[in-house]
Amino acid sequence: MPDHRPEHRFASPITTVDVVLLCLRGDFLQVALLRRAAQPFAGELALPGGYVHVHEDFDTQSAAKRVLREKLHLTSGYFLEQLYTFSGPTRDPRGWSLSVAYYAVIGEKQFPGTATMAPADAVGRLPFDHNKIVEAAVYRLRSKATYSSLPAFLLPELFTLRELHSVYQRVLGQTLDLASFRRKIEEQGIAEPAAGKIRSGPNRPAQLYRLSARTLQQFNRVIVPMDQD
Amino acid sequence: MPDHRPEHRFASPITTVDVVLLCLRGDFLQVALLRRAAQPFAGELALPGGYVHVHEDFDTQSAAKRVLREKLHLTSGYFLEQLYTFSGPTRDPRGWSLSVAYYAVIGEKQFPGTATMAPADAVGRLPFDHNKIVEAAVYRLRSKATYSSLPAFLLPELFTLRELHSVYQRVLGQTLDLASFRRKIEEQGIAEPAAGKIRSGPNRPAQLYRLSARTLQQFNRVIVPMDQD
DNA sequence: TCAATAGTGTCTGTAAGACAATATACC
DNA sequence: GGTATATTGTCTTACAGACACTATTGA
Repeated sequence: MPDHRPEHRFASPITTVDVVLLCLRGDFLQVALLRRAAQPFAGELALPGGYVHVHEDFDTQSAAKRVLREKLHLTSGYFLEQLYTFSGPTRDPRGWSLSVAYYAVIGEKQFPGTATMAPADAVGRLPFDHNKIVEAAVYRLRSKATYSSLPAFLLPELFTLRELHSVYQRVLGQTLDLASFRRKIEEQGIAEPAAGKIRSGPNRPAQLYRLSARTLQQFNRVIVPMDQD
Repeated sequence: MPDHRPEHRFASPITTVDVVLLCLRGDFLQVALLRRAAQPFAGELALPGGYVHVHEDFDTQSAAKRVLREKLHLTSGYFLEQLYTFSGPTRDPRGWSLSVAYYAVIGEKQFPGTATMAPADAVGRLPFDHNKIVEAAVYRLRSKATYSSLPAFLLPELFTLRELHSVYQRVLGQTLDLASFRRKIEEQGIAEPAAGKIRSGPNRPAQLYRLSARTLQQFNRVIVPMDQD
């Protein structure tokens, strides 16, 4: 395809997006991988990704959402945020390339069945620089766990305080005092009781909670708004 | 330039880098702007930036450093970090474009004389989405000020604790207890006394400090290492 | 000795961790 | 009542802010 833009004297790099979709199963963070259909690295497991379609995508975030929709049949119910842009002449055998990496966080139940689930901390050797991208995503999620309610997106919309507590502990890999945790969640208004709803078991039922409107808003207050439609 | 890559079926966007160079003058954060030489928006003040040169740049970070070197004659002594990647069909009149934005932090004394200095919080109307980029950079710097020693890069290599304290206050726009500040800096080993060095004045001289090796390392421990050469 | 800034010590309130105590369900 | 988990209360400790105090220089 010839280039008709007069000022555009420099070759553009290959431009793609890659998505690190994370969920929590048992004690371990898991990443979604797909077997590549096309060259290069056809047949190998890699992060879901694809070219930015300039005639179709509104921006790279839309491209990431399109990848999740087309390749994993995921249309909603996830948290999505830009992670980092990786670039250079060697990361892709096709030549100088640039990938805008996104990471998404989702509940285990909503994890797409079409994807291979691999433990994020032992994901095996991946093509391109996908190992670096996964590492960056896990690092980001763990960092945000220490000061935000991001880990709540690893749960369904309604959850008990114990579940939330457990998620934080597993993501951070350390124990947290349950009483302090409760105080923090309630005093800071991070989550709020979902009226009257109770989950039953063989023992005392627990109050169900959902993220407060204020908290949800914080995740839209990021520099570039994150849609969650 | 025809495209010889067989798998490359999709038009690549225009790919550029933009740099938000920040320093502190008086009580206000300042941004470096340059008058654009080329179309579009020739003659207007805008962020320093340019095309990614795939035959020359090792990655977008190198491209950002090249921009600082070629356009602002800055070769070292700054902190540089990737900020966010902005993209879309409307941000550049030439068409669908993608800009990997970086921000750099530097001492007032090292601010390049060739650049126009504009107050970051009232920078005027800039072309492209450069207002959004500046806003994101300032937001990032302020955020990092609350939990890291990034604001120290707004000072020269050696500084007094009072200067550091003052920088934090100006960046955060709030007062901080000086005694607590000292405790924190010393107990957490953020900065350390530079042996025997004293800056004199008309009163008791102050101990000079520099960032500790540990702190400097933290800024290299970012996902993609930040060189400071 | 004074002025001016540098640096330290002490008190206090807040919040988190440890952990005991109580509550509420099903059997 | 027994068992299991949910939730609350209390004690203690760590730390940040407030603020008073001491230190060190030049004039």
